[in-house]
Amino acid sequence: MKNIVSFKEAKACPIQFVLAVNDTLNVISGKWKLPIIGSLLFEKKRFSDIQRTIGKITPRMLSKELKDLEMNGMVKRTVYDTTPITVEYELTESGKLLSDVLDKMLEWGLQHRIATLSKN
Amino acid sequence: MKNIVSFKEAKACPIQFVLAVNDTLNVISGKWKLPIIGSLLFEKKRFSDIQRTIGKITPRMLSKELKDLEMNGMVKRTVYDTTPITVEYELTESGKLLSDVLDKMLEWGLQHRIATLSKN
DNA sequence: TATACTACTATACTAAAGTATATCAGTATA
DNA sequence: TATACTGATATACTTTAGTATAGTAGTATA
Repeated sequence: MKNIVSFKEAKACPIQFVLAVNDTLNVISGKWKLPIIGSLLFEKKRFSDIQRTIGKITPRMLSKELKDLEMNGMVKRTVYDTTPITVEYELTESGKLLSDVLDKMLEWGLQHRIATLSKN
Repeated sequence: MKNIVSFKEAKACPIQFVLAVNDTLNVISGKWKLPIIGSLLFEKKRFSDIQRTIGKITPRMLSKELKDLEMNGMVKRTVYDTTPITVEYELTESGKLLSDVLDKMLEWGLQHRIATLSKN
């Protein structure tokens, strides 16, 4: 069982800090998590919609990654009793909040590219 | 060659957004990158110091990951002509700025844990 | 009757990531 | 002469991640 740590505590202890940041990293790591989250950021989608927007992902991986994301509280899965059956995937509130993190990552990534380019 | 994209452009196009965020993610992904960066956040260290503070990392992995981080402009490597030779590793300016991203990840991770715990 | 749609699952494989263990060169100390 | 220190590298292995390809159930349409 994980113990709950405050921001202050995590910042003060390098080991706690790395562990806590790693929890977030694990939610978005792997080849397909980010494309899936990205495709759900602006609208909920069905299985085949996500597959179409991402393109080269296999149904096996999409299914597996969606399960992971659901288990981690990032994605909500809703089954509709239509014929044929339809299933909708959407980001949870917490999942939507991840965009703040992604924006920061984007911002840093862009400045980092400029910083490293100027060194060559 | 990667094309340079502004924050606005990346935010406007989901594909560019995912690609740019992924650049950042690649810099910190893998089992050991975060522990290494964490151990260098507050002070420069030598190879064996990093190995000691992380504990169970093998020299093969530490060597490989430090090379990756150096290539990505995250870490600066300085060799001192002592006997025996000493080598110091420190974060670059850009590497230090990553702590802003890590703080955001920490913040989100903590709120996410609370959000998902309350759902059970 | 054959085909297509939905959202997947099964099996077998390849590729990437990480581990374990031993070893290197050069110098200094016991 | 043997041992230890520095910062690694070499080889072989296991484990995890991802791919390829085919197939499932239930219903609807041509």
